Amino acid sequence: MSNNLHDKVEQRFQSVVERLSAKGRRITPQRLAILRMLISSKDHPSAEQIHLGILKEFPTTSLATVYKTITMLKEEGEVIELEFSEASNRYDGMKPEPHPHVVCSKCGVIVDPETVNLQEFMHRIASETGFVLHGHRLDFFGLCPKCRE
Amino acid sequence: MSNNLHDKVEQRFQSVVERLSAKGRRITPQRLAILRMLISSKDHPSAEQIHLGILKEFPTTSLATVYKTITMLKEEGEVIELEFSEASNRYDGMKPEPHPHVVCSKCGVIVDPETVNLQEFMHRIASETGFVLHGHRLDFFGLCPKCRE
DNA sequence: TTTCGTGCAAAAGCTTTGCATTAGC
DNA sequence: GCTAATGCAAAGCTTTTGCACGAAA
Repeated sequence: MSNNLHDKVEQRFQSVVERLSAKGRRITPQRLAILRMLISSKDHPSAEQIHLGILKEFPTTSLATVYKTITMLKEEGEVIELEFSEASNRYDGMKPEPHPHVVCSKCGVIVDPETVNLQEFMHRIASETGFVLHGHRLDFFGLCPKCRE
Repeated sequence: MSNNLHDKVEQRFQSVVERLSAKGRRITPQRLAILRMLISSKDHPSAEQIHLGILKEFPTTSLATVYKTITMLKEEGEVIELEFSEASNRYDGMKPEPHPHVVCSKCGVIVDPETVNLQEFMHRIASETGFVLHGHRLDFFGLCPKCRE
């Protein structure tokens, strides 16, 4: 059912709020709204997109608060950041562990392909370079079906 | 021999200069110096590091020229850019096609592991998402041997 | 009541741009 | 001689910070 996704979102939302609360983070309306957007958006929004979305509900929310909240959520491991230097960074609060992304070079849409197993690579590269690895970023760039006309 | 690497650098340097020239790009002392740094650095320098390196030889070179030259070299496909939003972007002129990088989260050193084959992933993901893929970025993050104390 | 979060404005940092000057070709 | 590249300063953008005010616990 289509309720499946909604239930999943709601479940994650509740559990994140509990963890934040347990760690002494204050629960504010702005934080709840930002968190909800981050968890329910499957399109990897930017800080500004989140801000615009929040303004409908809380018209006085500042962009600074959005950034501060995202920073806090990154610290808590509830959100991951996809860095872009030419464009705004994008955020994933649905699946906050490193995973592959497919990015359209034209419209900027970001989708999650089915998980690709990188464990083998991680191990091989760790032993080869002497690094202790604790994360990765794998992005594929191309044109999405819509942008191919 | 240690001349092996030097020869390779020199060979690539010459061939890039030829291609630029053939495409009507003007060959200036600044461009040659920037290109040489980009090709001979195996440590993936930032624009500012390149600028500092160039200043010894050409003390009046501006940072703007460095950026403009890098942009031109990206257009020509002779350099790839590794984007970081928190820090400066880093550049690879030695191997200007997408490939994995291993990034130290502490000191920022970037090394190239032996090539990992991603073709299988690319094909699987292309057919799964409907994207036409033309590049990728794969970064592993961790601590380099030195930064582990 | 105490402390943390919010919101405004200003700052910071990297990169780009406008424009006059210089130099390739 | 034409045109593109350089170099300086200023602008542009995203993100961060300082600080006074307000709200959570």
